[in-house]
Amino acid sequence: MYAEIVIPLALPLNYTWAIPDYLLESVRPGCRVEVNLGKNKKYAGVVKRIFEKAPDFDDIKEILNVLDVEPIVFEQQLQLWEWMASYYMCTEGEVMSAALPAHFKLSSETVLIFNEEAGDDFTELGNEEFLVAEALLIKKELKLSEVQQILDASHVYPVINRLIQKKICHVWEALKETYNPKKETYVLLNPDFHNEEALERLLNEDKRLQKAEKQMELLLSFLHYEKTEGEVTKSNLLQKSGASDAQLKGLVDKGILRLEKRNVDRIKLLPKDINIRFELSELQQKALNEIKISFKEKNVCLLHGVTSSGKTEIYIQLIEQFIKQGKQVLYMLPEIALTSQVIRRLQKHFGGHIGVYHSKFSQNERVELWNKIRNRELKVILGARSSLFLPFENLGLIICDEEHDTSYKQMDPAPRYHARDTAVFMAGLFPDCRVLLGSATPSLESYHNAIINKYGLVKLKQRYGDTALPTIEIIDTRRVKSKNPDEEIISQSLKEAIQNVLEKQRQVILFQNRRGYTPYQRCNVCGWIPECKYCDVSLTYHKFYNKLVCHYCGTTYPPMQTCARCGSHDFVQKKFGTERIEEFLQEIFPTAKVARMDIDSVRGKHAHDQLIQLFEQKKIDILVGTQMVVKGLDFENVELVGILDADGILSFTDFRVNERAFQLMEQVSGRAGRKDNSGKVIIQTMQVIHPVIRQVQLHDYQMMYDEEINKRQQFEYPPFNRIIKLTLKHKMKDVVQDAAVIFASTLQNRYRRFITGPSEPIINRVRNQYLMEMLLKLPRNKKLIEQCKKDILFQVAVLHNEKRYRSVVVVPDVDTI
DNA sequence: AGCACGCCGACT
DNA sequence: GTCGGCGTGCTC
Repeated sequence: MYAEIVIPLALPLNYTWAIPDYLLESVRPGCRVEVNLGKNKKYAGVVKRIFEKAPDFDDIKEILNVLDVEPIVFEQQLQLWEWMASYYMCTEGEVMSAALPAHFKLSSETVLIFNEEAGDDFTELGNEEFLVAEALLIKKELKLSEVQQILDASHVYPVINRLIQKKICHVWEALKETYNPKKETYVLLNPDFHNEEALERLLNEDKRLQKAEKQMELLLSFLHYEKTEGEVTKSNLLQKSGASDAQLKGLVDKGILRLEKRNVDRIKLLPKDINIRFELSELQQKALNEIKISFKEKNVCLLHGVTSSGKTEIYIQLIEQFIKQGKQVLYMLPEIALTSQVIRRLQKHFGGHIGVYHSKFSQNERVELWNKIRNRELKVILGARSSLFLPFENLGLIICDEEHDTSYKQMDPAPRYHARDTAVFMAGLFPDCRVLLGSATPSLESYHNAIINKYGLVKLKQRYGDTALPTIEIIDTRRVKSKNPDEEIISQSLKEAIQNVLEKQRQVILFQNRRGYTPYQRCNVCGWIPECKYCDVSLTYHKFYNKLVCHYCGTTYPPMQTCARCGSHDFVQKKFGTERIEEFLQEIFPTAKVARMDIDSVRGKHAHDQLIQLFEQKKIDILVGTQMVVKGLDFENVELVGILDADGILSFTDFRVNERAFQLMEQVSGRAGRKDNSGKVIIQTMQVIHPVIRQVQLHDYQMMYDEEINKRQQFEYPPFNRIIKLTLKHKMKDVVQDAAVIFASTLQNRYRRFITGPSEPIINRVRNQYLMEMLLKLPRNKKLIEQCKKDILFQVAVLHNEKRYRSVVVVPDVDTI
C-alpha cells in the first residue's frame, strides 16, 4: 500500500511513500505521518490518499511513523486544500502551511551528538572545528542552529562534515512534538480519609497535626474549598488560604494530601447556555424570513443592510437555528473587526458554544481550539479569514460579515486566497451548507452576483429603531481662503459644528485617510486645481507614469507646469496626517479630550481594544482616525462625523477607486447618530461634483453600482472563461526574463492575479498590449500566441519568488464583471 | 525549505 | 590546482 502525502513545503506535486505492513492499520487519510524527504530531513506530512498501485518510481521510501491516532483534518479540508492550490496557483504544501497551526507542522532539526570515544585531544583540528568540538565536549549535543551561532553562520556544513569524518561526532535528525499541554497541579485528599470516620479521626486525634497548627489551618481550608468548589488547584488553594508551599509540602509528606498534575484547557469555556432573549424588529424578521426562503433555492445570499440596521441580531437568530439542527456555523469577520466588543456580544448569546480564532492567539491555544472543533465540542466559530481552514465536518452555515472588506484577501504569502470566495466554494463541500454575505456597502462582484440572480439578495434599508440616516453636508474647500493654512485642515463650519457637539456632551469622529499624501496638484497662488475636461473632476498625479490621471474616466494628461488661471508656476501638494490633526485639535479645543486611532497609535495587543473602550465610556470627546475607526464598531453617542479630506479618498491610486471611495465614506458616515435622528456628517472636498460625493450624500448604493457598471461597459469588458497557463520550464532568458522583470516591477502585488474584482481598464489595455508584443517575440511559444490571439484580452501575472522569475502565467480575469 | 552539484572567477 | 559564491534542479 502507498500513501500520497502533503508536506508543508512548496513542492510542485505531492509525493508518495510506501506504508510498511506494521503501520497499515494506523495510516489513515488526514493523519500526520513522519517521513524522510531528501537526504536526511524528516517532516510531518498529512496523508491525503491511500492506494494500492505501485507508483512509477524506483526507490520509494517508507513512512517512518504515524503521529496521530485520529485524523487531524477531514476529507473536506483535504479537498479544500486541493482546490485552493489549483485556483490560487500555489502548491498544496503552501496551503497546508497556512492551514495548520504551527505546532502541527513539524520538521526535523539536525543535532550533532558527541562521540565519547573521541577523547579530548583536539590538537589535530582546524580552528573552527576546534570550537565546535570544545562545545560538544561540554554539552554532548548541539543543535544545528547552535553550531551556526558558534561559527557565525555561512560555511557550517564543511566543518560538520570534517568533524564526522574525524569521528568526533555523528548527526541525528530529531522530529519533536512542539505542542505543550498546559499543566496545573491539583490537590487531592488521600483516599484513605475519604470516609467520614477516618477524616474525623485524622482531624481530632492525629498528633502530627496537633503540633503543626499552620498545616491544620491549611487542611481545613482545603476541605472547605473542596466542598464548595469541587476541584482544588494548588495555585488557587495557596492564594486563597494564604498558606505557603512548605505547609502544603508538610501535608503531602505526611500522606494526608496528594498532588496531581493534570492537563488543562487554555481556552476557558463559558457555560453552554444559549440565551437569545430578544425580539427582532418587524423589518429584521422580514429580512430573516427572506433569507430563509432564499436559502431554499440558492446556496449564497447577500444581506445588504445599511449601517446599524441590526444585521448582527439576524445572524444570531440564524446561527441559533442552524446549531439546533446540530450543524456547525462559521462566522467570519475581517481581522481588525474582531474586537472584544463583538466577541462579548456573541458570547452573551451562545456562551460556551462559541470559539474564537484569529492571529493573536498563541500556537498552543490554536491547537486546542482546533481539537475542540474536531471533536465537535464547539458549534460556532467566530474568526478571521484563516478560520476557514479549521476542521469542520458538519458545517451548515458560513456568515461572511463586512463581505466587501479587502482584508479578506490574503496578499503576501501563498496561498493568495480570498476568504469570501473560498467560503462560497467551501460551502459546496458540505451537504446543504449555506453562505450569508453581509455588508452595508457590498462589493461590486457580490452585488452583481445577486443582481444576476446567482445569489439571493435581501435588503434592509432602515436603521434599527427607525433612526434616520445621517444628513450629509458638503464643504467646498476651494472656497476656503488659504490665508490661514490651518483652515485647510478643519474649515470654519466644521469647527463650529464640533464646538456645538462638544457643548452637548456628545462625541465626534474625524476621519482622515492615513495615506497622508494628496496626489493632486494645486496652484499655490490662486488655488486652481487641474481638472479633467470631460468630467470636471480634479486630476491625480501619478509619480510612476509622471502623468495626471482622471480617476473617473481614465484620461491622462501631461503634468501641469503653468496654472491655467493665473499663469504662475508654483504648484503644491499639501499633506496632513492624523498626527498633525490631533495636535491641531488640541490647540483649538484645549478642554476637549482628543485621541488618535491609527496603526501607529494602537501597536500593542490590547491598545486597540482599550482605545475603543475609552471612547465607549465617553472618556474621549474627539477621536481622530484612519480606516480603523470604521470597522464594525458601535458607538452610540457619536453625533458628528467629519471627513477631513475626501479628495484623498476620491483619488485612491487604486483601480477600484469609486467603489472603495463610496464604501469608505458610507461606512464612516454610518458612525453618526446611531441612537437618535441627530446624526450629521460633514465632508470637506474640492470635488463637490464628483459622482461619488453625490452618491454618498444620497446614501445611494444602487446609483454607485449602476455608474460603475456603465463605466466598465464603455470599455467593452468581455467575459472570460478560460485559463491559459504557461510555465516556462527551462531557463528564462532574454525576452522572457525582461518581460518577467518588467511585469513584476510594474504590476507588483496589485496586479498579480488573484485580485478578485474588476481591474482598471486602462491599465489592462496597456498591459495587454505590452504582453502581446512580448509574446510575439517568443519564438518557442507559437501555440500560446495563437491561443492568446483568440482571447485577445487577458490578464497577466508574473509569479516570482524573490530573486528569480520562474514562470509567466497568463490568466483570464477571475471576476464576474 | 534544504541540500547537492556544477560553473566560474579569485587566489595560492 | 583549490576554494567559495551563485544559479539551478531535485526531493517520493
